[in-house]
Amino acid sequence: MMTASSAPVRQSSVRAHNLALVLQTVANSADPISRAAVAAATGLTRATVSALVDDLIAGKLLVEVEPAPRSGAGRPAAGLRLAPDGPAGLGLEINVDYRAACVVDLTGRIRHRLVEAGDQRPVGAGSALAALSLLATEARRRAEADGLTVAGAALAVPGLVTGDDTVRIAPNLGWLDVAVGELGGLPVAVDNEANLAALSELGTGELPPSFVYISGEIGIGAGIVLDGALFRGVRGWSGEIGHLAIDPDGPPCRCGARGCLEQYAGQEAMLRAAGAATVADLAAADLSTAGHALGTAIAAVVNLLDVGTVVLGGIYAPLLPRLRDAIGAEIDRRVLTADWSPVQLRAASYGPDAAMRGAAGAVIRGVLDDPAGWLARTRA
Amino acid sequence: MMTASSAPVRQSSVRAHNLALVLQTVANSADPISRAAVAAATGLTRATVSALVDDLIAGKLLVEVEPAPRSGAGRPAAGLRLAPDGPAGLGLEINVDYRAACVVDLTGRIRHRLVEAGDQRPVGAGSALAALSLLATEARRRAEADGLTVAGAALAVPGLVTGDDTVRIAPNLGWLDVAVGELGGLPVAVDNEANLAALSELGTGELPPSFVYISGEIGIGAGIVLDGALFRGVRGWSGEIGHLAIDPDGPPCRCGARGCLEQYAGQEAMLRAAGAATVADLAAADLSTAGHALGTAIAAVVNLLDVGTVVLGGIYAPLLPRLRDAIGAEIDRRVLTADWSPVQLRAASYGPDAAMRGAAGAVIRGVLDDPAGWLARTRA
DNA sequence: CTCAAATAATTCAACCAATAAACAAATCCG
DNA sequence: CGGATTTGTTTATTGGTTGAATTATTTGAG
Repeated sequence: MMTASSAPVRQSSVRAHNLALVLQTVANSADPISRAAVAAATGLTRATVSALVDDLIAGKLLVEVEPAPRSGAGRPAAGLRLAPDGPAGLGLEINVDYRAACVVDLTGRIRHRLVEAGDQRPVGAGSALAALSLLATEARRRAEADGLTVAGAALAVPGLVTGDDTVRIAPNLGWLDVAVGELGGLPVAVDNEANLAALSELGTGELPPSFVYISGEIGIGAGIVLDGALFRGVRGWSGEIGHLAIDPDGPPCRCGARGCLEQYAGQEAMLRAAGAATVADLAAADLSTAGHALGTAIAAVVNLLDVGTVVLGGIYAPLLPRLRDAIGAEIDRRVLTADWSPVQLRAASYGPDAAMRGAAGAVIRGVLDDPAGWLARTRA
Repeated sequence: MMTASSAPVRQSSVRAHNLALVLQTVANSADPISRAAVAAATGLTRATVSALVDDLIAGKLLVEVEPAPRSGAGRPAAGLRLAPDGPAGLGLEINVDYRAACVVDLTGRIRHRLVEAGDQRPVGAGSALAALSLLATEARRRAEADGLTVAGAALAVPGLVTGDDTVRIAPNLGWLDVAVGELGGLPVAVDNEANLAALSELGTGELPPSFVYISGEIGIGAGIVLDGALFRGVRGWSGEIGHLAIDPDGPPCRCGARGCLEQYAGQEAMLRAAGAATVADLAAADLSTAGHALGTAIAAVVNLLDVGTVVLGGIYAPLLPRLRDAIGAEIDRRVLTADWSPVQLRAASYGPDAAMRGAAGAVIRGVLDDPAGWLARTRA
């Protein structure tokens, strides 16, 4: 009921917290940063920072680089940066028409990227996962050939996930209650693609700490980021906006209800309405119906969560210029607070790689959030 | 961007955290609890718990009570309970037709309660607040006569609040940009009534850590509790569900849009639809239109946030038996995950006092969450 | 009635991590 | 070249938890 997260704090937790603090201060700095600057930024002592940095360097999380071009008097600073050859994250994705794997290092750079196109639906969950496991193994092999250590793996799926490793239902893949287990010899954290894509957007550093990412694909999902952390809901099923009711008398939806958002702004509905064959054709179509529906849904999200920024991803990203007016009109009409602080609409920065990149990012974020755990692992 | 809340942790923070941990462990225990049991529950050492408890007793946050009826051998335990005569919270409320104040002690008991009925709209913000300040002073006087120390005050208003002390807009009071400042000689934290009512429900201890409280009054608002903490949104304007779109072609709303929830399930709409004069008359009316609208909105909330419990307060609480079927039908239709884990609908435990009680509760929760801060204040 | 067993709470030395202040290193500038 | 300046390290101190030993208070068995 109360908030003091019922775990005791021992001294070692202090160190764990401060290790994370130092590491993240370095991570958030655009340029290499000195120990002294970290101390100033965090409020810790230079002595403490030095001690912490020693640990982080020994654990291959930070590296010292050439002193930055100097100015003024004084001993030159040694620059600190995230280690490009330390732990890395393995990001995996299975979607309707491809499977993919990538390796992202601590600095956020994609080091390897493997994609296999092909319809995953007829294959079945077992074979699809077996093939993905091979892909994961290959990605891992390449990463280790580079001197990277794969710290973990995460998998993005278009569906509902429970308990971190079971796909409860993925309608568009035809999956039901699929336990993922290990892939490429690593335990895998499974999550919804919209959630992970939201994380990858967060990783750009160009967004406020709270926003909602809307993923437009065959289905429509939302990834909710509050205060810099993904909000998953009680069972991990937050962000299911595809079946928000837009019009109680609207067209029937395969979910059994009527007038769901997907019936107006889902990929298939948009193609049908525009008489278009491919997503590319939509760029020239009239999307006002979809836009108004999407705007109504976004207004609901903003009214409920009071987020100031909405990121549109998936097929919406390239179509945003044509959707913006209709969405904006609904927001202005339906969001009471829009007068005081307008809602920002943005297109996603990453294209189809967003979810996979977010999956890898989730792994490295785990290391960045708990470096002490990583250091303990490496020592063992 | 990252999560390690950019403050360094010094050793004293460890103590502050553990003080809160011990205090809350005692608070969450139904019966008096021994130091040894606290140690077992928290994972701290008995020695540490003893030292922390000494501080908490010295600061009038805990008291030792008679050993509980024993069983078995061994030295009898000294029971610990929250102090009934330590800090107390002053809860204030201004609503359309009354103003009120109450004093709640650490244990959650209402010690004093003052209500003045009367339409607050013609009075204007200034006079209403001045009158409330007198009420607050009187409540505080009575509390201190009991030996209580008023730790702070919070005010519930039916409107949007910014920056903890300014009412941006309260449509039903006719307030616009009202800065509250001090009342009864205390700085006041202002918050939305639905938020505070939600907190009071959380305080019952009978709810899961995540739920949504829906307040049905003239307007409709929601208080969102996630993981035991109120979720306020970026600017504190979360939970504005009164203007969720139910039907794009529905009746026009005073907000400028059409088919808002308030036009179906707001107090005035329900009275009009039922041809009733008072809220009491609704108990016998057909509320299916309101119920379906409410159910549609609740389905949206659940799809978005994945909360498993919805608490209905305000005028909805007594009407829940008549609303339940319609709400449930919409939830079943529109919430994909309802098959796996059904959404619980509950009536609120507290009646009209909920918001005021929650305001007082917010104050004592502040003490419970940061006992170290309170101890520092008392020593000064 | 006395003594062993059991449980509660306190005392005390050890330890861990951060701090503050002094010190060493490396550069700039007059 | 020498003082000023900034970075980074060393060392003694301090705050806070731990673990073991100690004291306190009861039940129950002989």
